[in-house]
Amino acid sequence: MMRGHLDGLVLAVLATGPSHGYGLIEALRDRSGGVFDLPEGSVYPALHRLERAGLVASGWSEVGGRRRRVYSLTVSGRRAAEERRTEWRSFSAAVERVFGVGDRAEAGPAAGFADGAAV
Amino acid sequence: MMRGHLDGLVLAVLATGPSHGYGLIEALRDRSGGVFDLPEGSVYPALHRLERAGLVASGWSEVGGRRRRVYSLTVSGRRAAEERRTEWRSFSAAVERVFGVGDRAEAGPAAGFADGAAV
DNA sequence: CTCTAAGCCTAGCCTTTCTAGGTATGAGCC
DNA sequence: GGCTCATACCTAGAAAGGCTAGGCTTAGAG
Repeated sequence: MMRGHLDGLVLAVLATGPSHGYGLIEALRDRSGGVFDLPEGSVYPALHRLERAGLVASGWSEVGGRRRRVYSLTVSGRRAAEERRTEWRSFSAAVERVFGVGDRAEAGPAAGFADGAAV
Repeated sequence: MMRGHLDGLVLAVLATGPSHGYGLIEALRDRSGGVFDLPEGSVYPALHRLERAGLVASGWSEVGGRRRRVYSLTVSGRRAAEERRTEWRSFSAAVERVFGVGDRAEAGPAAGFADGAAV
């Protein structure tokens, strides 16, 4: 599950240049080192959502007899891409802090109820 | 929105010791530096979900005339906490790579259609 | 002719999260 | 006594996002 980060990632890819849906899937797979291998059923609706929100604009093109719908960031889309990246850094740092506390707790009390808890 | 990372974060907190729901909310707020301020309606269902899944176990305790439901990791919960952390690192690194590409693209082609795209 | 890759699409399901309500106790204040 | 606040639990239902699973077309290879 991409868990709500899909939009930000799509915007990030489009911030490096226009792309079509199928190419976007490949770009995400490549840039993520193979971690993100998204089904079309995730990406296409996301693009439509972003277009409805005015963050991307699309146009048709034809390459090698095949039609493509090419997406590009709008001005607010470019701004949104920046925002999403900032939000990600903040979110990521926060998660890291929470996980980080556990790094030192490996030698803590073993699983089970301490305290006044009774099972 | 916590976007699917809630379970991992809850498990991470419980990996440092047993806690009750209300205390968990405070722990997440504190450890995240105030970034995570979760409503009870998110945390309580999450705990119940984790208990149904066998990752945490609960017991009642009474402190200062108030009853508390104290949650603690089970053995598989402890394993799951580790897994979630590993998954997070991988996910986080992948997102970072995708966002990272854009770092250098700020001077790229301005927003708009390059290529053969027509609006 | 068949199969694969490139390309697009959507309906409906499932899961997670949040909103918005409810209940109860203890403590401090007037 | 009555008020409010912090502590502490709970759930129903809405909203949103992503995925499954289908469907469509053209080009090219075998």
